[in-house]
Amino acid sequence: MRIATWNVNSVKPRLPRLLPWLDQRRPDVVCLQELKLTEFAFDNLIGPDLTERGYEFAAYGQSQWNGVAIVSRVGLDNVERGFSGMPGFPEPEARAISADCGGIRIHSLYVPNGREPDSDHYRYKLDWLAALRDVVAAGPSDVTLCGDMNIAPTDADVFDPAAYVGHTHVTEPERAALAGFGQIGLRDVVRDHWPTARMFSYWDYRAGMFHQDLGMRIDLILASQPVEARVRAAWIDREARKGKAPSDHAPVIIDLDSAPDGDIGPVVPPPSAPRPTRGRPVRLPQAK
DNA sequence: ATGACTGGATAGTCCAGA
Repeated sequence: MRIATWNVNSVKPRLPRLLPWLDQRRPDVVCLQELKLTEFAFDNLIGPDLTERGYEFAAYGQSQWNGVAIVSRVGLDNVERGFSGMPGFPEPEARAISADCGGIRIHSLYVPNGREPDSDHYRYKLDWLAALRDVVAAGPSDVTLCGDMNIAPTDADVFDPAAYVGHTHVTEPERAALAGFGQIGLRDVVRDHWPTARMFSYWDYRAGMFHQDLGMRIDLILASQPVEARVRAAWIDREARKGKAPSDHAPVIIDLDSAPDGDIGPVVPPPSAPRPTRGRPVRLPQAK
């Protein structure tokens, strides 16, 4: 069984990338984030294309922002939009959906960004993660959290830790919130399989960041031990970030138990330590 | 070339993204 997660940065302009990618990689379960569509619009836009490919799907959407979905051809049961005790900002946002797919409780997650450390939105992010942890701890033993966690687990998951000082995604409280899932038995599957590789899943659209491979690994698949034990491959599909009109995030893919029937792609990332930045330190692109 | 922001809502720019 192949499970994938992809922050598509809006479904509508991404259709010319998403549908060919489904046909190429042939995932059994796909978790999508940043739909930027209502459920109704999602169903109308892409429903027939998914049905034609043998997928069931469930979305939790809203107009303009957020939105998550699960697409599955190995069953889609007990769908839950949001989760028990999920905080809002202040109203609930469409950032979490879960379902039973192929015997695993699968969560598609779009964790709040946090915006600025110590802001209201940052506290919302931490509260949201703490509430999610409680739900997962009380839930089924075969569970997988897939999505845009908006946290780089360690300094090895950003191109240059110095560039992120004072920013969200790398602060100790955020990393502690993420480590909370480790404390209830979940593992970072891709990092476990590539302990020293330079791997990113997000690159800013601006300033040629992708072309210089200056990114962050913030899209994660966290799996409980029974699921982790089944993993045969785990990788970031960097090819999907290339070319015309890409998302700014790449998909993350894991294979359980057996070889997939889809194109496996360039699974092996370069087994290198983080590259030293040549010349002047690279600054993050700044908003105007 | 992997190639130098994008998307949504809106009606001129502004917010959000990370």
